[in-house]
Amino acid sequence: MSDAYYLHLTDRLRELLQDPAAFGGDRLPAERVLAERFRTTRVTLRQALAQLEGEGRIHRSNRRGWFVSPPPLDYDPTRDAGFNDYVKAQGRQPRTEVLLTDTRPHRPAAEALGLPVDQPFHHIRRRRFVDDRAVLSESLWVVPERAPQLLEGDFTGSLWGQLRGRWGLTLAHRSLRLYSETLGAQEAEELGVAAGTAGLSVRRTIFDARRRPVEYDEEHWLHNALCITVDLENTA
Amino acid sequence: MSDAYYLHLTDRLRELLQDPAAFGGDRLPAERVLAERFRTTRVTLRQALAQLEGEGRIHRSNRRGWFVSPPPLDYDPTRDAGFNDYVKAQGRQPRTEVLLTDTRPHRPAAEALGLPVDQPFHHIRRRRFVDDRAVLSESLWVVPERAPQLLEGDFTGSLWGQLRGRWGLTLAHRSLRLYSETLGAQEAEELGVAAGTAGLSVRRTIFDARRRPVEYDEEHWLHNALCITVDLENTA
DNA sequence: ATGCCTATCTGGTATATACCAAGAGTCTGG
DNA sequence: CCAGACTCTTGGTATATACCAGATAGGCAT
Repeated sequence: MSDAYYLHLTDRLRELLQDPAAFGGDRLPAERVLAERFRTTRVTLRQALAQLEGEGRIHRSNRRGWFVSPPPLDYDPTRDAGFNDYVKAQGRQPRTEVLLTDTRPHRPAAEALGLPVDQPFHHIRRRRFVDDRAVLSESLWVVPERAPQLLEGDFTGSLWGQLRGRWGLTLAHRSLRLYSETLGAQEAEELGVAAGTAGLSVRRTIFDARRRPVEYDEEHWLHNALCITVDLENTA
Repeated sequence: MSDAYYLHLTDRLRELLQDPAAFGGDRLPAERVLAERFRTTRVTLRQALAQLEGEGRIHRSNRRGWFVSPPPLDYDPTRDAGFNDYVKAQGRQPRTEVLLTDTRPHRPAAEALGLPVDQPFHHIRRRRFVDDRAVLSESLWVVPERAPQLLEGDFTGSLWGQLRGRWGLTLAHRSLRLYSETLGAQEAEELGVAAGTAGLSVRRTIFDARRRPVEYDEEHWLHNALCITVDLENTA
């Protein structure tokens, strides 16, 4: 079973990764260098790297190289704490880039919220970083009636905070959907990884206290950048 | 970008997979056959297959072959509906195998539940199938004081159902943790896949209404066999 | 200083080939 | 009829090698 050489390789690399100084930084040596050092081919070496990637110990940036991964981010998709807040709370450095805002119909959002397919939405697409690594690409579609001048604001912060603060909305009913996926071309590019990289998709559908549709969003995370945690009281 | 041949291959195979009759069944032709049919090498072909595997369209059974995957199972880890019930509710065929039961201390369970490390637990390990495909390997550790004669029962059904029915427990406080992982040797073998296959780990810690520790469990799913859904009311 | 270009580094994709080990079915001798 | 051995098929692992394309950094020209 574990007599496969690439698994030994995986083990040895895993050990090296324990020691922060082993590679003199966050970056791993080039594949060709590692392959030579371990007296094997790049093909086999890459198998070992892929294994460690699956374990969340290392990650790659498209054609730039391999890097040791920081511990995953704890994330509770049922709470509406802002990204910036919970990233900071874990001693990490958050950053947000707004890629696009517009107002258009969007079929999946309409379907999820039970609205006609030609219903327009305020749409925000953004990319979020932890410690300067892009880990999340997300799109949000907000029902304009709930938040009329939404697009005039600033979106590097918490959208839910604004919905509560500026429009007094309570995000009462939510439905979540988590699914293991492979990143599409666009998300992959935004996150600086190769298309087809493993990701985790989170979709949320939100209604207010009066059961009016408020928002639909899709998040695409690098699959090992986060650990989902949920705390529940008495849902029985 | 998409001028990579293996991506074209992926597309063509994806199309074929739409048509249930394309391969005359749930099983794909052997890699060597497919490679020849598409005039490429097994190496490249396997890249395309791995891609489709990541997308959840096909899966493999260790050294047996590739199979087209059924749609993922919807699963709400916050509800305590039994596995059998919700699998049946989705028109699929559930099955459960009990692999092991014993009573022993278990450090992770003790830590999660806030008990001393030498605290013994009733331990159940089982494997669960959907439509005869093993998709889940799970271990449960129950605090013996909460459910004294637990191990004398039958465990192919819902454990939580028993905890409620036989001991009147309410599972009031739960904490969930979801993490994308690679399956270890034991889980992989139980699920009939190669070690290192992508998986999804679900850990649950449960306390009763009086905040007494009740149970800790670890689930290891084939990563694309399920779609996690959660519905929440008013957690704000 | 600035902007462009180019050489070079990196990972990404691909071919061709070989052998190993577990699964599955078959054949055979009791 | 059945257990056990054998064989064939399948995916799993590995070597060796080549070329492509994006990322990067250094140098040159403006």
